[in-house]
Amino acid sequence: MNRKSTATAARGGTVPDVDEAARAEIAARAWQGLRTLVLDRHDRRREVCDALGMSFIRAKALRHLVAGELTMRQFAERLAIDPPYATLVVDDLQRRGLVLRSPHPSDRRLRMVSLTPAGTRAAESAERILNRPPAAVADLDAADLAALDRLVAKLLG
Amino acid sequence: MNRKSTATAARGGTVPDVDEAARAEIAARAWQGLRTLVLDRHDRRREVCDALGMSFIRAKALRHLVAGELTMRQFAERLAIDPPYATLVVDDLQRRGLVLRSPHPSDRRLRMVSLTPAGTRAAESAERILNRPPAAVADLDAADLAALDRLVAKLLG
DNA sequence: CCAGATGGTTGTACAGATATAACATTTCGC
DNA sequence: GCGAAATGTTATATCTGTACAACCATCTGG
Repeated sequence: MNRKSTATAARGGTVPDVDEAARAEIAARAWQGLRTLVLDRHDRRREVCDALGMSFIRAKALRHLVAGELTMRQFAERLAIDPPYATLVVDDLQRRGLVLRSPHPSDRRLRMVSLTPAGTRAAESAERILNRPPAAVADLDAADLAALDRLVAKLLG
Repeated sequence: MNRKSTATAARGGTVPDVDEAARAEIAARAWQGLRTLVLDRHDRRREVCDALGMSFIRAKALRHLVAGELTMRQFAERLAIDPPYATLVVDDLQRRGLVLRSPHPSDRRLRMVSLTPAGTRAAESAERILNRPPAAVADLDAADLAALDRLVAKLLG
């Protein structure tokens, strides 16, 4: 099924395939649990939309601009939307006074999108809601919390 | 900010607030990492939609029916959609031959929605895609995997 | 039996998202 | 300079999802 098990089988390994299967099962269960945790138990998207009074993709847009200004094209790619829709989203955010378009100093084809102070505040508000750990995580004891932190860091590479 | 820190402060605890703040910071970082992992790095919704040729809510509908048949109302509640839209979704899935409506034996107001064999296969296909652990998880060594499994179980209560 | 509650459907309206083609402007390689 | 490519916008169409009002059938409690 995967590299490791075939290699083991190929050299007539002493470790039976059962272990590999058990590992896969644990991995599947853990992953499924992580999905349940993030997507079912503690999905805060609705809360963010209500708090900011905008669709989730607009909130996501603001959050992606916190790191710095982007060209329209980069903006569209980051949000996995196509350029025409990016124009609509930025139009809307601009009407709300949350972002502004400015010309690129050297390439006059490009338009840089950046956050206004109000946009920055809105983005931070969204981050605060999304990143607030659920009680289950916050209430872990110090050892478990450290273990989780280490594992997450490892998983993110 | 939370029960523990106030209690500590109240009895003039020897443990300084800094520890509580550090804990909160670790929890926030871990939670943020979990969100990144599930939502940004390994979001398989698109893949499921492409594989099944339907919108994600329809795939979600099929998955919720695997456990057994539901009334239209239960179905709508499980998917967090309103009854009229539930009708549209079931209509569509029925046209595709993936679900069927049958009368309730005793209450003739109710209509039970259940999976057809084809619907069951589609639902299982979706589960397989969604629950396939990403390489980062599958490649953890046995100890880390066990630790993750234990933590996830704990977090899910 | 009758009034009210429940379950499901139909219809309508609208916001959100996605895809495509067409267009003007600007840049860049030749 | 000129044609090709890149960038952003406009327009159009379609699909998806959300919300609300109205309706019919059925059940429940009196």
